[in-house]
Amino acid sequence: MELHQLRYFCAVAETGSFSRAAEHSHVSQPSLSQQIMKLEDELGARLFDRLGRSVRLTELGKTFLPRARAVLHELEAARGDVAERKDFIGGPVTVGVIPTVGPYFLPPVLTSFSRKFPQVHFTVIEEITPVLLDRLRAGAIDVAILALPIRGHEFDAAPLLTERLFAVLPKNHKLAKRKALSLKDLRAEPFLLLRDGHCFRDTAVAACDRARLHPQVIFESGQFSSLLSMVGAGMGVSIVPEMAIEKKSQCRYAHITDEQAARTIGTVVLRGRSLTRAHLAFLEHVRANKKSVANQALRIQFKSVS
Amino acid sequence: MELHQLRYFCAVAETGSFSRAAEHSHVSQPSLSQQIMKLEDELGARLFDRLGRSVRLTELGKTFLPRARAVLHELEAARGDVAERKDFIGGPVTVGVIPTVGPYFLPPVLTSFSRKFPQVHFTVIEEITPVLLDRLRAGAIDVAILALPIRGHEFDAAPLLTERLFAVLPKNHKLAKRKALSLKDLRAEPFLLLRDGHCFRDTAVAACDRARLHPQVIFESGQFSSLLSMVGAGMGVSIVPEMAIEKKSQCRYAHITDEQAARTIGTVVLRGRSLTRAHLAFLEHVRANKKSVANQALRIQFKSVS
DNA sequence: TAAAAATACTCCATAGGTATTTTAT
DNA sequence: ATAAAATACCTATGGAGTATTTTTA
Repeated sequence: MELHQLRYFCAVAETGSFSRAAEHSHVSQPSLSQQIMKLEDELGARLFDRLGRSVRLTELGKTFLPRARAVLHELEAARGDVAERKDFIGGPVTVGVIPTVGPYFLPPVLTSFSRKFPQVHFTVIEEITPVLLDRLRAGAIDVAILALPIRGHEFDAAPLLTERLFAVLPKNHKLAKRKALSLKDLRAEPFLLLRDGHCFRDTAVAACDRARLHPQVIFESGQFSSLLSMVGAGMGVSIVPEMAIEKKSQCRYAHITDEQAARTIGTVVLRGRSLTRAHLAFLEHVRANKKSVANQALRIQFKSVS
Repeated sequence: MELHQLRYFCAVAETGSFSRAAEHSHVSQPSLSQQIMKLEDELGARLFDRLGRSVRLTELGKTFLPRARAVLHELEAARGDVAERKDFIGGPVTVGVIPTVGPYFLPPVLTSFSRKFPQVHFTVIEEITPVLLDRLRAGAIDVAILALPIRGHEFDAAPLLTERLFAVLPKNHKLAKRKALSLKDLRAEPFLLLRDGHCFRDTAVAACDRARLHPQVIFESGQFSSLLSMVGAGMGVSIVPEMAIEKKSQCRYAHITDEQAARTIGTVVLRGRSLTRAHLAFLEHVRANKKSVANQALRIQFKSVS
């Protein structure tokens, strides 16, 4: 049983004639006749009574007609559904983000995107980098935003923005007035850093290594805001990326002038994975709005140090 | 878009692999791959992400899967429906019958048939022969039961039973004791006959013609029972077929011995018109039960004349 | 290297076409 | 005589096969 046979059958039922049905279906009458006969053979029963010049549905044909139409209708529904969704920006988008980016970067981007495309429904998963990469591989996450570079050539990574690192000092610290300093200047200080596993921990430690600095870590946390509070309370100093700066804290921030004292944030998707219009629109939106996010961070920084 | 493409698509979605889907569908992997690609081309979008060794549905593929299944499901439903109805004895049967047969022949046949096949629903149409033939042509009647022969080679007619004609006489008539007589014996009698249009009117008149008898018709009706009542009241004589004999009437019946003083009842269907199992079962049943109907009429006759 | 999908080609089954016959009006 | 469906025969599209390459884990 083939779709064109069902179409021919419906055409004959509707026109009451093989010839007219053939014309209507843009095939020759013998071709159509053959296909109808083939259909009848397969079903093991006649669908039409050939009464000389006129053709009429048999009792069985009458019951088959709505069923054939149902098949063709479902087919059109399927085709139409695809055509519609293909150009539709909406549906689920799952974004994975590392904890040291999520709360700073995502809120403004998501809100402005959702205003533009309210049909898109986000799920945000905040995990450390290796977990995010696993989720990407499994298809549980569509797009990840994390610190580059990453290892794994099955991914497509694109840098989004590079931000400088800042030293965080209590406001009454002797270096608190400095707008910039070298990591070496912090040699004597007790350090507050992120917990192991968070990629910014590695970033900070790597920067210290390069400066031949082996920080004495007296406090660890999973989030920057805790570090800032502790620094504000005078427990020691810390290193944070630009976007983690909070103007309201009791802290002072100084740009770290060391080479490579920076981190790059980028988007990562699984290579070969097809992206919906919503995914693409989101990636584009993130790219277009990275400046404003960065500027927002800068503005905060300028206010806090001035 | 073709059905086998939808089947292949579902197979890949279910097995998560082109190779396994091909094996499962009993085609080669390249063939299946090509058909999936063709389907994707037609839809204008990818349905699967080919991620190296594994294959996964795209977001669009996820929405297309239930739609494809719906099409295939409808198809199976259509196929199953036909297979079921093909062997099912039931549904509508429309029987056409002439008024001079209907009330005598049909009741016992229909009741016994309905006991055997309660799923069959009858519609009985009682009309004169030319109307019945038109209705057969139009497909409004499936099977007709009427007096043969008929004109019109687009029909298939089959004789069912031939019945003798009987003279109907008032019980105090001088010929009332006769078990048989010739039409010539009725030369002097006033006649009561069916109205024009009823085929038995023609049968009776034709028999009279052959006997060189030109009856004086003083009463006409559309049904035999009226004629019998009038004859019983002594208005005159009549001619009826065997099955119209009523034992309870005030009449006496005499077998008419003239040559060809008989009528043949038969079934008629439109040639080429396909018949359902119910139609065929009904025709068979009518054929099998004609004897009992005829005997029933005979028994009545013997009681009334003895 | 092994396993899976894609590519390249070959083949043939069959849908579809043309010409004609059959059938019924 | 005409109109419609069936039949006969031919053509060619495209589905399916085999062999091979590419890709990735």
